[in-house]
Amino acid sequence: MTARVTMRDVARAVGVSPMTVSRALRDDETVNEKTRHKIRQVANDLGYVYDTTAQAFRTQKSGFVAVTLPSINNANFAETFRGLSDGLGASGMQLLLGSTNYRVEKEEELVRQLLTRNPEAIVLTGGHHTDETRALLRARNLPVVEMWDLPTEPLGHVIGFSNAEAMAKLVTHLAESGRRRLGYIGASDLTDLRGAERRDGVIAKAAELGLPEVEFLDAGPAPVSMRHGAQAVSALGANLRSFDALVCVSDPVAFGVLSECRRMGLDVPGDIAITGFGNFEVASVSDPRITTIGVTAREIGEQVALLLEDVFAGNQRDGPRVVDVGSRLVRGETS
Amino acid sequence: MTARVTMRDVARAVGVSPMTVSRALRDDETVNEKTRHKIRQVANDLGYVYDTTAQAFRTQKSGFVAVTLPSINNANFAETFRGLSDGLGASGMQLLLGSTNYRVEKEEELVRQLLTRNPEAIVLTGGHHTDETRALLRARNLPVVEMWDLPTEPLGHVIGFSNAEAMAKLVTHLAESGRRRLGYIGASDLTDLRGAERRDGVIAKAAELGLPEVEFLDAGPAPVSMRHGAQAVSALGANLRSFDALVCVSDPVAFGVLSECRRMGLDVPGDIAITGFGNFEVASVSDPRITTIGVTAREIGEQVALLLEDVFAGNQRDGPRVVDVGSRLVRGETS
DNA sequence: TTGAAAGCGTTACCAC
DNA sequence: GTGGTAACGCTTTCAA
Repeated sequence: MTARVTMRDVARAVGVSPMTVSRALRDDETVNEKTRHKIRQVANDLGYVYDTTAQAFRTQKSGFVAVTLPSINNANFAETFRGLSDGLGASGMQLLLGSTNYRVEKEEELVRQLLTRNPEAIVLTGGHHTDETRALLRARNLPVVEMWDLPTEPLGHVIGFSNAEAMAKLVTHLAESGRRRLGYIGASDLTDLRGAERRDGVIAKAAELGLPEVEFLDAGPAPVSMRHGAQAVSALGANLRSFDALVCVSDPVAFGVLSECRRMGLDVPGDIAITGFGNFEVASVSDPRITTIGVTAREIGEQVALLLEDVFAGNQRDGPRVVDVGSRLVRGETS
Repeated sequence: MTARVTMRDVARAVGVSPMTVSRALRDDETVNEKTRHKIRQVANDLGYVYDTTAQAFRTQKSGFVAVTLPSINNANFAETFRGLSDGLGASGMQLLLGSTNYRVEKEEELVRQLLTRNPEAIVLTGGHHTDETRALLRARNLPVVEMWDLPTEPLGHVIGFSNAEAMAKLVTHLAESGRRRLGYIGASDLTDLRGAERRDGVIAKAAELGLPEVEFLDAGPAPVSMRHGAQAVSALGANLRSFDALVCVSDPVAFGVLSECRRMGLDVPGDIAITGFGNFEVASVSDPRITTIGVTAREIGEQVALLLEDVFAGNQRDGPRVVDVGSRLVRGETS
């Protein structure tokens, strides 16, 4: 167990000061080129490894960007993370990831934990947070980005879209195709706030269009996925026939609903229409293809990355930026 | 731009030394209970946030565990990550995640980057690495865990299973059900080494059982998913009829294959059998359910977490541990 | 039960 | 071009 090789050791070996080593390793032009070369070589020979922890400590810059996702096991969020990760790669920032399991209390705990690492910015999924979380973030002078939502009271920058508006597009489309008896299938409790926004959007638009009241079909606590959609349908049994359209909180749920409907002998979309959300791969590959809302998951991540680069470069002085990336109806064969 | 609140500030406010604050916040029993309480409260009031960077610097322990995944957008790897994350939560370790996009060169770059953060252990997915990666890891005296494979030359601990053996189970099952003309659908190039292992496993077992030579159907470069499976099938056209079973590298690919076969009017499993890998949710929800290989994705992560806890606690002195978590045939309705 | 001193490895700042 | 000094916030160690 040999002691760690530090700049001091390199400096001694070369016969310069640690300061010069520090400069040389950062390719500081003011250091004599030959010295620089020598230092690099000796550092290599000695097996010197740069200590990022010490740097982060000294400069008070961690090189981290903290990110919270509701779930890592969700193709949309994973794509956003990839877009963010790839986009931020150039600036040398590293992502510190945590998942909230769709709970604002978990988010608070997570934010607290992430903040101890001194991130240089924090990216939150969604616009709903506990008061404590908001206070924690305000206390720091930290760039904050909320994504995947258009919060009414943003904490900082926003790159998202309106879930209610997206659902309105679906409901309008269904109504125009003659559907009237809508059911909404989503997570049961109020933990999935984004899901609740979608539900409320459906209810509001249906009311506006004069459709009968939308029935809420409980698929269990968040996160809900394929199997929960299937279970919700099989729990309905013969009551299924009282609907002519099922609006689902996400594509995986819609796929479960679709499979179960077919197992039960229903014709989709003849007997019943089904819609999803998110334009997951399964929506476009399944037979029939699922009507859904296209969101630019990867682009959201990329845009956040671009925004953060501006922030880090000091090019974002004119207050928080709010970007609505929008969403679009993707017509499939289930409606 | 207020300055950061440190232990010093808390100490001053309470009227004790920073040392006592440090102890109190770590719930050191030797600190008077009342003092401890007071300190916690004042810390809260002042909005004090513990500085892990400083701790990491002082103690020379980063509190990080580095993890590489081929892709974050893969339900299996995401589950493994969750298992690892949840399992490691108690020990206070934070995961530092990076994805390799199924390329060993990218893995090397990633490992290099992750190592600058002084992780206390590193977890790699798969058993294939560049020589440089191996050298980098050997040079450090760092616990290494390889998962999702049983490498022939492990770098350290292993928690995985044999991909070839798993495929052998599938091929045996297909042969026993009277299938003979097998096609294998997977990623084209050699970058997805785990996929290549699966293919070789299929070919070997088929040969052993005296089946005709297995044909390789190229689904494009890794990562391949639903749409690639569908495309591979539609590219086959009428040649599809020359197979009576299609073995796919993963469930998403199998689902794409299944959908496209049905679009083309084939009866599954009447005309053709389809198998996947990984027991993804889509396999058990789709209609018909897809025959697949069940792997304990989440459990792999949990086991890695348990192993690492042992390592950190010093209870893992007797050489590297190698665990074969195995895999099992999950019969669906596509075979 | 509490505190003082020292130091982890790096870099900002100034001096030469 | 180069170097000395001090400091980032915490914890180990020893002393009281």
